Amino acid sequence: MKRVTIYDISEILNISPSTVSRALNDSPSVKTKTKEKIIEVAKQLNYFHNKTASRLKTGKNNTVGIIVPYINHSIFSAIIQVIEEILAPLGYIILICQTYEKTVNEIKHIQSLLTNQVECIFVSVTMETINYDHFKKVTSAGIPLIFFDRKADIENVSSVILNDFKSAYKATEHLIEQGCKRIAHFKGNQNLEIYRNRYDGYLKALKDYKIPVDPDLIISCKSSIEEGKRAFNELYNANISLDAIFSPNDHAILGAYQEIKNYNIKVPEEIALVGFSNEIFTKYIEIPITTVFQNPELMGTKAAKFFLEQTNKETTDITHKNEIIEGTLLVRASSKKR
Amino acid sequence: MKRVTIYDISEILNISPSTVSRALNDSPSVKTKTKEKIIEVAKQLNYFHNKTASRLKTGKNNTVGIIVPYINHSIFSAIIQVIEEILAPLGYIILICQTYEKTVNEIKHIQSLLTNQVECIFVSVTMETINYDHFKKVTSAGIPLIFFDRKADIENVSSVILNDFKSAYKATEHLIEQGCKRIAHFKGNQNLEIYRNRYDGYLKALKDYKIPVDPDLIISCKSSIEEGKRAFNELYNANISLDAIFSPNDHAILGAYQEIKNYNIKVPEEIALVGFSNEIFTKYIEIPITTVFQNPELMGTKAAKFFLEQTNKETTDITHKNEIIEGTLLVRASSKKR
DNA sequence: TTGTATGCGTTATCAC
DNA sequence: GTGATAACGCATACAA
Repeated sequence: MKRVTIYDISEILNISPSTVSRALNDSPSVKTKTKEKIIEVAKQLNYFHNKTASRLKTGKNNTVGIIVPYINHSIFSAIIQVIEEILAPLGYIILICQTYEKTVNEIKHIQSLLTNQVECIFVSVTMETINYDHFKKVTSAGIPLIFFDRKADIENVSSVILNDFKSAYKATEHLIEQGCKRIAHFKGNQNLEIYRNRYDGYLKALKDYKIPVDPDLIISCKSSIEEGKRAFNELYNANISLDAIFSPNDHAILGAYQEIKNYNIKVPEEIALVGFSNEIFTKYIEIPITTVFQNPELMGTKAAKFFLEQTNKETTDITHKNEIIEGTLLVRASSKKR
Repeated sequence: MKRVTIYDISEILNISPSTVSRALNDSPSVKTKTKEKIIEVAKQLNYFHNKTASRLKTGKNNTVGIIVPYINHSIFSAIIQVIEEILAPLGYIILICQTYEKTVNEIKHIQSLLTNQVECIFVSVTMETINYDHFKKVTSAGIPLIFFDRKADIENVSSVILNDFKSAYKATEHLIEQGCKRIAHFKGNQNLEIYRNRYDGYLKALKDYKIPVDPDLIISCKSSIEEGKRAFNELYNANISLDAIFSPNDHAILGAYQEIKNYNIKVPEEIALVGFSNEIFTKYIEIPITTVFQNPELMGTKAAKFFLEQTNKETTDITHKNEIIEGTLLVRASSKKR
């Protein structure tokens, strides 16, 4: 099937292609009468604007990319939604990419977004990523790079992240205030700044409240239900006494909860639980799980604003912004001892 | 910042742009030596391929669009993932669009995908949609339109949907086998074929088992937690006796469950519950909820295959396929009376 | 194996 | 108000 172009319209009406183009772009310098005729014929021919050609000509692409680990994790889908709500009305197309926490996918997506000439790339980096060369390619091409939630430590980028340290501190402090003294931590991948900060927040709270740090209570654990099960079982089988777990993600704490239930251990009386991210299931589980709300709406809004500020600026020297927003501890049954 | 083009490379090396183009496309008709030189310079200049230009020239866009109500609903995120896994390795870019169940968004996205010259559009239609003109635009432009899970009843399209009737029948039958006789139904929006079919499956099972249909037990209810709460409360406040609820979606049954718990009614002893879609929370809730698994992986695979078959075919006359796949009832505690 | 010429569909810059 | 022309960056038919 042959594509309908402005030439087809111009031939039918004996009007030049430029006028057709102007009319379809609703240019004020075209007579209303001719405009109407043109639009009428366009409709009849089932014409639609070829953005590819227009992009090539204008150099304006009106496309941005968003790269996240998983689109169905509550924080990411919420952030995508907000960015969409802000940019779509301005005519932007949003390319959503998933890495599934694999650096190879991240590299591929960056490459693909660059060849697609996007105007901005929003990224929440993979847990795996330690080399940042692919990100540097973006900035050195002069394309704004904006990190959200998880950032890479490189120059010339903007970022919106959570105060993970303080949020983790508050979570741990809360457990301490409930009377917990043997608080285990599911230590996340330390490649990731967020997990380093959450770990540090945990340590600092213990220190401030003069609770000794016991290495036995700190166990490496990835963000998945299975890993949470494994981690808890390791503690359990090693006969390590504990009265609370602070996990830097909700999936692992859910896994732990499943096992705790299997062993008929009481939550929160015997073991109190705190997670991180406010995944939907934390609210609807038998014993709702205390968790940290990361305010994804605010994060997404700020990220989108950063892009708009940069792109609307006439000057070439871009100012990069780094914003840290505060998390909110949602205290639920899993940690309320009193 | 000026864009680097193949002309920049060609000037530096005193080689024609066509050779540069060929080299970058790894054409076998370029000497390895020149190829290496070209790639080297391209890297130095931080050149990246301009897909916009290439698309315009070749007419090959390598882009498909997927339109879903919500990206974070389990069935949709799973389907997106599969389609991605199949098409990305073949070089396709996937434009993911969310309608949030609004027809206006659906229309906008279709329009946008058409102007973006996508090669195929995969759609799961909105609950609201009753007019199909925007879909007809797609087919009349000669672009393959493939429905999954929820389809619109128009010509020249392919589709992969669930056997909703049979799945609902099995769900209801299961409740009957558990001894339930007063089975309520949260009747979904009847615009949508899936909800009509699930309703019909419910009715047919009652009929086959000679259980009278009581209109009092059938209550209209949208797919949300709040709506589920409202629906249950209406039944409860009207003093309508019931021993089971079959909801054609998981969100409403979760809402109902919350209220049931508030009233201290026992699940499944006093009221048995069955939902639909296998949302993640149905598994991890206090009393895991029986639900229908829709096999999204299979759905996505079939949909992607349909597209590939159509697009690889030389002939212009396209054969449209309509496939119905079977659901699986996942029996869990919420309905096991014996 | 490489170079020349042309066009994809649009829009911007002139000119009229 | 409208028309002619060139150009965006690339790929390809054809020539050499």
